[in-house]
Amino acid sequence: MIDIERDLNPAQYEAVTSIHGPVLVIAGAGSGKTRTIVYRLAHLVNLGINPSSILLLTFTKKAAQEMLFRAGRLLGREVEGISGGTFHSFANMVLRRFSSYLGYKREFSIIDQGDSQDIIKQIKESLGIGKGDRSFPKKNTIFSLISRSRNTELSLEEVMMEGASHLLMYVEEMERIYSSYTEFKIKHHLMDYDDLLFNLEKLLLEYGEVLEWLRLRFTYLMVDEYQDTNLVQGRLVRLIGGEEGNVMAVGDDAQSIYSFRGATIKNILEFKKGFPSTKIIKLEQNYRSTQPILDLGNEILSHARDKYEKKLVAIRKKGPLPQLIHTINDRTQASIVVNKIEELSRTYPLNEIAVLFRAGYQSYQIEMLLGKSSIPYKKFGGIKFSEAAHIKDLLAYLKLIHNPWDYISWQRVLALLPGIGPKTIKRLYESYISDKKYFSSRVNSHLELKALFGLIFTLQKDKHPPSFVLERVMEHYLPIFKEKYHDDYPRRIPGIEELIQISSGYSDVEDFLSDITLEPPDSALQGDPLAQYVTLSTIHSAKGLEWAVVILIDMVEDRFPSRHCANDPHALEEERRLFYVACTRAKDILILCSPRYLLSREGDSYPARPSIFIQEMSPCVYEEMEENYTGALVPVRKGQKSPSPSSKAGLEEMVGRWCHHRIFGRGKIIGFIPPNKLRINFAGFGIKVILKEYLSVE
DNA sequence: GTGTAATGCCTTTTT
DNA sequence: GGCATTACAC
Repeated sequence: MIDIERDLNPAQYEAVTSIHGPVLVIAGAGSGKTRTIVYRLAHLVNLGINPSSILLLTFTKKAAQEMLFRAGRLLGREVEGISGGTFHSFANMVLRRFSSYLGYKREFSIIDQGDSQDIIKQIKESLGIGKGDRSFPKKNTIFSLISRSRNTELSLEEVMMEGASHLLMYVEEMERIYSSYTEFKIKHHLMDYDDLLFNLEKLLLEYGEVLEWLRLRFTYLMVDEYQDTNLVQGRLVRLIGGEEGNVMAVGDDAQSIYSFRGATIKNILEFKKGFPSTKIIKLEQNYRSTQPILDLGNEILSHARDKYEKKLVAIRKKGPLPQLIHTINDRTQASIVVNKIEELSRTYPLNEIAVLFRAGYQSYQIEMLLGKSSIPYKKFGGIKFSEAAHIKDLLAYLKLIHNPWDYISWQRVLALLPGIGPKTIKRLYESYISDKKYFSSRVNSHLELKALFGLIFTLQKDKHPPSFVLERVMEHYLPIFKEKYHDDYPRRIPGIEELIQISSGYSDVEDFLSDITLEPPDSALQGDPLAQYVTLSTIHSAKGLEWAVVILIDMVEDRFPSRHCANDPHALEEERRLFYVACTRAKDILILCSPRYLLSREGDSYPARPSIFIQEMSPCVYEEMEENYTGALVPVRKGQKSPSPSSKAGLEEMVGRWCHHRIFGRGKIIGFIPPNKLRINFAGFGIKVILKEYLSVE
């Protein structure tokens, strides 16, 4: 049986046992937040509280499942009946049930960001807005402004004034696109991610009986990652929980990294306003990282503009200093990282090693090298499995079968057929939902159309499990697929197999479609849980996780902090918190890499400055190393300014001298190719053109 | 109306 | 290497 008093520290114990009334837990990084939630779940069940009256809202479905699993392990039996998931999946569940109250079909489709952008593109075209104007914002800029406006609950104009003032001259057009977008979704029974939340709120405000039903059903509400909730999510918690409700919110204001999605720490700071009798509990003991790693984390926060009063204290006092490694460029960074992984994998299992980065593309070079060296890895973040074009194609068939008003899916599916373009699709759709005259004549005279609709109508007649539907759809899609992706299609087949695999776990197309858009599976194939692999992840996707070894790459200006927030102080603060989140994922070893040069796509290299976060950091909290031209790591003496990357004068004078290259060995410099390459004659390899940074001149 | 090739532009994070 | 736009052929 569990002994919460023995297993928990006093603050955690208090959080676990305060089960009546509202509680706000401020949980610093590594302070046993998950542990606290898990114990609280187990504690509630142990007290005899009906599990089905507990609702656990987390940031991802995976997080919820993990917590429920651990609570079960603690109790020594499976906990059944606890509802857990994301705000969005919860909203979806309620809205399916009461969709008709808001005028939606029960079969409404959930659209992802790509779908939303497609809709916006079409609206732009059909309204003739921005035609021929190259400076008119692109579909994804328009979408992100609209979504930002909804999430922050500011007008489009206000959002644009803050973050896109150069586009202000288009406010009026943007507003027209916005309202057409809203109409379009309603007309075709579509909801985007934001609609799920706002429609749930609307439902609860307009239909007291639904709210009452929810309140009676869920008498214990727990919300994780509260710093990353937005305004409407905050109001939903208040609505469902009620002023005096048994609500526990857990969060850390220092780890708020989703303000681009409208998340606001106001929800934490003003929690007491919504719940006046709140008890506030702070968890400040860090169990995860060693003191040197935590010192670096605290150092990061000390430069934050809004100072956080908390200073985490480590339980584990001893450990190596974090390392800062200056590599020659981002390509050599990749090989140094892979070497480090090989070296460390002798001490740590691969599952305890992670490489983190700001944006998905930054890991490409490392992925290639890992592939070559056959070290298994999984990548998290970046483009998602369900965003791949061929997966979207397949899902569009299912959506169209399930929700025949889903015009976006009509377009996707019909455009795959030869001789069918946007105009025909529009006429077909309009005729289909009204008189069906043009529809039947056109379909009957077009072989492929006839086959397609034969299939769709057959599958619509009865309810089939998604795997069956997918199988039938594949028969139709396979030749199109091979044609569309000609030489590249074998690479995409594993994705289809995975989709079929996932679908086999569902008996209902509706659930399958909702889940796959709300909780896209990780791009890596989900294998056995015991598999050993290195984790490559965006920092955002690494939230809440931990590894013994964390390697953070590309700590250079324009990459981290992202150049996108160069002149926005709030965005810069968020990047700083992101850096904090990244570093506090490490338990034992933290390595920061900062290349001195970056290679552009064309292959030329340009100098990069170390990230502002590195520059402002006190040198006491890390040990500094650099890669020399032979590829070895040597310590940088403190106080000594590292050589400026712009000192590339005198390349011409090197002609005639000898130099050394890591792979090709010794060679004679026989020419200079401006601005930064040399032509070298290597013994045994012949003449090569090499970037200057790869060479050490004798 | 549809399909294709050529051009110039930008490239974050996620439910 | 993708995406939007344009021009041009069928």
